[in-house]
Amino acid sequence: MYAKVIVDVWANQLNRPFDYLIPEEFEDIIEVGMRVAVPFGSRTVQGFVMDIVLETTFEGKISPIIKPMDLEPVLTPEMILLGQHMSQTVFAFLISCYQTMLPPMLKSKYEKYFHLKDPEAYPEIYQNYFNGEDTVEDVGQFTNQELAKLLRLRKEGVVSVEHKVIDKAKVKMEDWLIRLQSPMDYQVIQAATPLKATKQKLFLAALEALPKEQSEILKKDFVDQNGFTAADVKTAISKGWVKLEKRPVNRDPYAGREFTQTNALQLNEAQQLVFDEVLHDMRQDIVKTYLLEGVTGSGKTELYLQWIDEVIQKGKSAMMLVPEISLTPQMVNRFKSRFGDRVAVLHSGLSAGEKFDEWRKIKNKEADIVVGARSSIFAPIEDIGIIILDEEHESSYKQEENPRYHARDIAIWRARYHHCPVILGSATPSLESRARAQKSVYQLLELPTRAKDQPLPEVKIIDMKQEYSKNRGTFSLELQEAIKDRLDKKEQTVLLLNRRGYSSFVMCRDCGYVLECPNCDISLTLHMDVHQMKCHYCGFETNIPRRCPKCFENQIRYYGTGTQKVEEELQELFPEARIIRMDVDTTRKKGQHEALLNKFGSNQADILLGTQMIAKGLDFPNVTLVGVINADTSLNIPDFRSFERTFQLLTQVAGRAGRGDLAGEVMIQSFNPENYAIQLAKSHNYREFYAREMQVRHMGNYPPYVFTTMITVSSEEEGLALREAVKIRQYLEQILTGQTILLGPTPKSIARINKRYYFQILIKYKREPQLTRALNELMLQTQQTTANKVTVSIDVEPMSFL
DNA sequence: AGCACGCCGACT
DNA sequence: GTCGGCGTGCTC
Repeated sequence: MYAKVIVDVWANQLNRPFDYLIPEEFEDIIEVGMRVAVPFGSRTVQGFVMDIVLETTFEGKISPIIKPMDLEPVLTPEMILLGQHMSQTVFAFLISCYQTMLPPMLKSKYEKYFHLKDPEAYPEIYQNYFNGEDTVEDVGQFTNQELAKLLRLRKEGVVSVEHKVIDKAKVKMEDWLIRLQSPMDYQVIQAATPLKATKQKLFLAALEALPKEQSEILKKDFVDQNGFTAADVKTAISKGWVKLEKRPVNRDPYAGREFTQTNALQLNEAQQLVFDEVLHDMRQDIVKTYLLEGVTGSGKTELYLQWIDEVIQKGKSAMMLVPEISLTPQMVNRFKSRFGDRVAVLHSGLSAGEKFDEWRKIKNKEADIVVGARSSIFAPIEDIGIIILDEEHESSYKQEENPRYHARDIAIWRARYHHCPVILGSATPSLESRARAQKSVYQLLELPTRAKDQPLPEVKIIDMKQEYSKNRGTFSLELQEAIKDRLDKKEQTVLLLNRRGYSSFVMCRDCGYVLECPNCDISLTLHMDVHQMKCHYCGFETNIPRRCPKCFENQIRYYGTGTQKVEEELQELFPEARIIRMDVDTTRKKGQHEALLNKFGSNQADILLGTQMIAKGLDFPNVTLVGVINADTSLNIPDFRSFERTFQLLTQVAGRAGRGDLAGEVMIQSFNPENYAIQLAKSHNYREFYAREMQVRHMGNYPPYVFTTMITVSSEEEGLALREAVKIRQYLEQILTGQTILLGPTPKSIARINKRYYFQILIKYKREPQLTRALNELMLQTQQTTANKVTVSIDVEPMSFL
């Protein structure tokens, strides 16, 4: 028998199965979907079994599989199919698709080691280099000289270099103490133990004191509670009082947390209508993709919960995706308190071990509800009854690196496989999805009012052009007054500023010199807290210059505003205010995000100042004022989606106000107060925004009126990248139809990042049946001709043209 | 001669 | 992607 194996090597020529012999002893063990260790060239690598066949057409030498790496398949037949589909649609290697579907712990590490073939013939080398062993694993311990000697010996065939696959997947084990005697016995033994053996007597007493029905206890707990040491336990084991047992345990990120059971809330009329519509379809076995358009606070989450409940009642499983930044403890709480332990939560904040265990929990059917960010769309649940994407418009559903998949597409594929509905929910749907609903590709569901009939918050736009004549600070007088008012009333304020750091750039007022990153074509951002200039693209850091590096004058000034600077200004204006700043810099460490939100939620702070990570999902009833410090930052990004993003961001952040019994107020500061994205966010008018923006898209030939694909060519050599890009354009011109628009190659808006030059070609098309084939061909060719100097990457439906 | 370096093809 | 083989050219 032979196995068709996809090997763990990222190269175009290897993007197909290789045949391996299944050794007889593994014939009834190795299954489709398992990981195996296989020889590949002179190395050993991990691979995935795609198929098992009786015959092979390969005429060369067939190597046997070294060993299986799993006891059960890690990929289901569904996943194997999905990987093939994904690979073809997003132009990514099969291996990268499969690896993306699995927790990172299942990706093996590789190690090299030296092996001495005949130690007896070379006693001196055996002793000096191999420390009396057949192999040495830590190659790093040798000096260059020693290494050279070993490599010479390899040429002579005395020493060989071997490769090893190391499986990182480790099931965590816990030590349990098993009681071997009865309490009465322990009493007897204790009496017979010499007086001076105090620790032993205490140990026996503790054993005796265990409740009668408890025959085992976690070693850690027993030791902690009684103040024993590892030596005490050892003695007890050697005396035969207890025995030690290792047991597998799930690393539970939410261990020890109490979730009070909650029940379904009463739905209002609009919710009920929407709820019933989907339910009705489910009962009729009609499967659709729904677009749930519901204003902020309209109770979408409650609907999700009730649909999920409906589905699991029928013995099926459910999946709900949320954007990474809105996977707040609040959201987790709602799910865990409604459904308890059957919920598995997956997000980037988990450790590798926790991710692996949540994944296993799903695989072992201990959990049948999955809540998670983008990649949890690949969770190994079977018999899915519903898939929900909350905040459907969020760009974080698209992976920005290979494989560049969109979770929405994967959701729809999986839903078709499982014959179940998909719910796309948002207060501000993406134009793509909304247009599809218009064309009845998706079924539109609407929730036009807030759940408890609270009014949507009053939104005021503050014209910063007018403000500038009386006040040049970051905060308009009106916003200052409003903040003051909330501080007096002990109500809370949320402030949004879409730029982290202190200042956006540093310039010499004398000669105009702007401090830029040496690796990228972008100015450095000042970070006052660490007193460094940082590049937000490659991570470069340098000291803050005192004098201009060019003209040496003492005229260095800071321009633009980031969250750090605003925090300082705010504190100056309101010395008594307790401020929390939330951006990537303050939430980088594990748990910080949650800690800050908890602090704000429990009223230990008056003002929450942050970047767009605070715009979503937060539900704090005491927040009555939301301020947007500068609505123009996202508006002025030269991308066709900048108005859409601005409208979404403003609507989302406005939705944070007035969620409790108190009315909310929103203030948007802008230098473009008449802009329709801002005006329509003010009036909460998604419908009108959709109509206006669609016109603009139509005029400019932008999505959703056209499909787009972006090709990016990069190299350390600028000329090489450009030449290759031009060749690609010429190639595409020959193949694609006349209606298709080809733009570029043009340098990317940040032409150089991390010492590499980037050029892009944009393809806009309505119908282009040859495109997939042409792009697959392109990937093959570019890889062969230019080896590794030029990188070509294809992004289907990019989130931005920048 | 000895080896560092770059290029190329193969990998079941 | 990574390794080994091979050719070129440089150094001790």
